[in-house]
Amino acid sequence: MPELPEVETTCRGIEPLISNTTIVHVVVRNHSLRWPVPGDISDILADQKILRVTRRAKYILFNLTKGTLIIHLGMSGSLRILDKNIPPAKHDHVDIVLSNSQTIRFNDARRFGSIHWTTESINQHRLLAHLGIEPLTAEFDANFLLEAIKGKKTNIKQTLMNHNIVVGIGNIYACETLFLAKISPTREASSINALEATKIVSFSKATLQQAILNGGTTLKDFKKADGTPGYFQNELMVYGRHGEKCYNCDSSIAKITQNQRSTFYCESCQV
DNA sequence: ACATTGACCTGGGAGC
DNA sequence: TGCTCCCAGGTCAATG
Repeated sequence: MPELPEVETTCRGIEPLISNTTIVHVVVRNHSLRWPVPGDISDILADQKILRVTRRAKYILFNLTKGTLIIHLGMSGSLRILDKNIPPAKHDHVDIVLSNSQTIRFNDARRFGSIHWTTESINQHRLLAHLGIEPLTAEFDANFLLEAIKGKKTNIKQTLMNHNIVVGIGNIYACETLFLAKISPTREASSINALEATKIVSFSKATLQQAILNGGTTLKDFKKADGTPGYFQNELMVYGRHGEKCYNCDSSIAKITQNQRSTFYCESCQV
């Protein structure tokens, strides 16, 4: 479910509520996530203080006294801060119980999310080491993109979603970015010229930032830390709008399949 | 080195 | 109402 804006929304929502609290213990009701939850996670985390909550790609990083707790929300995951006495509901797999009598509750229907512990630098963690650059930094510019797509014969949409290049852009925001840039998702990546690269970069930043301001996109499962949904779904230009009229011309939005994912776009506006 | 495909898992909606 | 089939904000591993 969550792309960069939803993960960022989660981080911003929980950090003020839990920073400088101490973990008392961890309750794991289901170890079987995308990767097994470490069996000794409660022993490891007990008595550690939460210093900061940050984000790298779609990973949430809890900066603790002795290392980093890494959480990925997968497709359907969410984190909420609740009173520890509220009984767990279906798919509430993990509780990180805090000294202030609250709990960080991890819910994930599809269990594609994961929880990791590391004492090494996060750039060295095997799941994070290969990640590309952050889209909302100055490093992500037209020159970088042009260099990255050189010789790439895959389509531009999949390239935007390739997290070895640039992280955080998933299916929704790749579609939205290409609509705003008026570029067809089916274009071969290497065919993108300098002007088009500039548009892709600036519109991807704009749409991600706008989504963060709106608390992310809630299609189904996504909840902010306080349990309320995001609102960016009301501002989507093409995602999920197949058959409806393009906001920019008279044709209707098409839905095609690329690399086993749905793509939504306007065949006449996007060339 | 690159590109494509399968796998993981549950729930909701469409269609019969 | 109930069944089956298809689809879904991700991404790693195996295959070509």
